[in-house]
Order: sequence, then C-alpha cells, then structure tokens
Amino acid sequence: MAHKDTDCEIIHADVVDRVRAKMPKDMILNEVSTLFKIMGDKTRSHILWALDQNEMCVCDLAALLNMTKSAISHQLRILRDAHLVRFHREGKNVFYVLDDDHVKNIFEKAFEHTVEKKQ
Amino acid sequence: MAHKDTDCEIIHADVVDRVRAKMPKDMILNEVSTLFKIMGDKTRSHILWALDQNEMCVCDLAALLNMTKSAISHQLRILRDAHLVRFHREGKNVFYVLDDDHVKNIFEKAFEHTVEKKQ
DNA sequence: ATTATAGTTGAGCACTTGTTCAACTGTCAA
DNA sequence: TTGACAGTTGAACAAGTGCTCAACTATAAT
Repeated sequence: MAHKDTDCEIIHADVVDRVRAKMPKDMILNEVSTLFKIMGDKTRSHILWALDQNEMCVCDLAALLNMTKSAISHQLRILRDAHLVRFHREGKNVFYVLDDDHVKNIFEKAFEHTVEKKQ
Repeated sequence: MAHKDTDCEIIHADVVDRVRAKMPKDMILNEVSTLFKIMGDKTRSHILWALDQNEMCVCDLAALLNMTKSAISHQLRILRDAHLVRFHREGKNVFYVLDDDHVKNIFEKAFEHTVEKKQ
C-alpha cells in the first residue's frame, strides 16, 4: 500500500530512514531556503552586491540599478525584515549597509560556483 | 533632471560611479541570483540537502518529503537543468546525486548564518 | 509656513511558480 | 506480451511575487 500522501512505497527503507534521522529540524531547513529565496531575486541580489561594496542611500541604489525609488524601497524592506541589511538616516538620506558577514560569504561561494560552471 | 528610468538624481555620484565600475558583468550576477532562486524553494532545498547525505531515487525522495513522484520529478528537472544534480538509471530506479561541491559549501554558509541569527 | 526632495507604504495588476492530474515512456517479471 | 511499477511530461489552476502608481511622512532650505 502506497503512503498516504505519496503515490509510491519506500523502496530503499534503510537509506530513507538514515537520511530522515539526520534531517535537521524542519524549521531550520525552511529558514535556509527562505534566505536563498530572498537572495534569489535579481534586484535584491544586485542591492546586496552593491551594499557589499559601499553603504548607499536609496536614491543612489535606484540610479545604479536604473529603477524607481519605490521599487528599491520595497525590496529594501524585504531585506530589512530578513535582517540582511540595516539603515541609518542622515538628514534627508537613508543609508543602507549589509547587516551580516555571512551574506558576503554565501555570495562568494555562489560566485565561485557560477564562474567555475561557465568554464 | 531626473534619470530617464528613475525618479531621482544621483546624489553621491562618486560612490555610484565607483560601485558601477566594480560591478561584475550583469550576466554573472544574474546567474548567481538564479542559483539562489533555484535553491530558494522549500522542496528543492530539501532535495538538495537529502542528496548531500546520500544518493536517492525519486520514490525515496517522494517518501522522505511526503510528496508525489510527479512533484519531485518536476523539481528534479529544474535542478538537472541548473546542473545541480546528476542522475543514473539502475533498472527501474533513477538515482540522483549532487553534481557540485559548491552546493554543499553554499548550504553550509547559509546554515551558519541561520543558526547564528537564531541566537 | 511653504516648497522641494528623499523615502515609505498599500492597493492593484501582470507575471511567475509549484502542485495536481492524467497520459505517457521505460524497465522488469511472469 | 501482458501487467505492474518507476519515472517523466504538459496543461491547468491556485497562490505568490515584483513593479507601478498615487498618496503619504520626514527632513531641510528659503
């Protein structure tokens, strides 16, 4: 009898059991994929890359990426909510910076991967 | 006069120019964000994590993740197209394996980030 | 106070994406 | 060769996502 939610038996029960036992708490794996999802948008990854070079204000980011302030601001909010960037106001400008060194590391690994794949 | 595609001036032209000069070819940054996008789905990240533990066939993955073979197969195709997994047939089973060590590294960095953020 | 510019926000809309469903191929066993 | 099961595929649909637009707040200059 196939499993309730699937349409097949477990064929290699030993492997499945072993992997299932090692499986991290679902929440953590979900949070990791959420992190990737947030980084997996063209606009947001460009913003993160830019902020890794320099802190920048919304307007400069908009100019750099040829987008409206509104569009940038919406994406910055998503990055703020995920604690990937911080901001501080200086007069009329709001400057954003990366909030986490890991982001830089994750980016570097992804670059390595992509560059190697292209060769 | 505001920029054609934005609604503001460049406020800190020096910063924008410097960052723009360092900007990697658009294509590479796009490919990096595509990689994150692919890893940024709950199902796919679970599959990648599982394959990092052991090579597995479609049915076992379906059982492990409580999903249908079809749903798993669709996601495996996306991972195959991105060259993140390879497969080989053995009789009626098709076994999948990770195609790249970088995936493991990227995952590890992302785990570090997530675990630290939780503290 | 008024004006101008930086930035934020919510609603709306077009587009994308993941799963389901049904039909299909591939391999093995009887 | 027929049946059973592993796996793939395309269409369809529901849910999610990113940008636009317009209205808003905040700060500074006149």
